[in-house]
Amino acid sequence: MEEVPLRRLRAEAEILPHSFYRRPTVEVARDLLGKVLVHGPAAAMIVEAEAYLGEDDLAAHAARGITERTRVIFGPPGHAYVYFIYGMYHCLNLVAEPEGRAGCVLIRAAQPLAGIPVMQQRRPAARKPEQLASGPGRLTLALGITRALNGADLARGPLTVWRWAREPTIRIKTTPRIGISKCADWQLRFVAAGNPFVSRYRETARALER
DNA sequence: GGTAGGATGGGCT
DNA sequence: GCCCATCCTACCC
Repeated sequence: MEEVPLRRLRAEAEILPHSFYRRPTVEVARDLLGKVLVHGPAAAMIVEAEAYLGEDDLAAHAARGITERTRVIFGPPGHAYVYFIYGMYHCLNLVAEPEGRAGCVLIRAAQPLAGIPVMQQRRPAARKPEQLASGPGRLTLALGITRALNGADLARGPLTVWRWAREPTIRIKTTPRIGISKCADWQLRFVAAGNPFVSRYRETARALER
């Protein structure tokens, strides 16, 4: 896989402003495909994301209202919501919607662009580059994202999201969200069609054939 | 190619 | 005490 030097990436990109996120969650989720997550030496292009809505979306943490954990989701857009799950992993969400309204986007998979050797060190179980960040837990491991970043401003860093001038054209496929039981038929998962860096690649490809 | 089971701890009732 | 927006290994075709 070809590594894109971070220096070149920076010269050809700009950080997404808060206004990008201050929109309906589904719009933000779809538009995040192709954007680049950058944390330290590691950069990866988002290829899979899921929308989690407000009180009607029983699969969303925000459905229970404002608690110590969920308060970030109700806060200003363009911030990170990171939570700890299954006693072992972290999941990264980007907060959308105007302040006071719940909505966030779970980043489920990304295609590594820079800092690939670092990601390989952090993800020894990955057999192929395609598996380095092909799942929400894998992605946070590869990028070194933990709860320390919960509430962080995505326009200030250290975790930022970039619009790359060389962003490829992406055909978006829509499917149900993964790993939930409530609202299981809601079509809120968005994937870059045919991209091998998505989670459950074969399963996704099969499901989309029909 | 496929899947069953276990690891592990925080949030919430 | 139960659930959970997961992942990996072992094991079986």
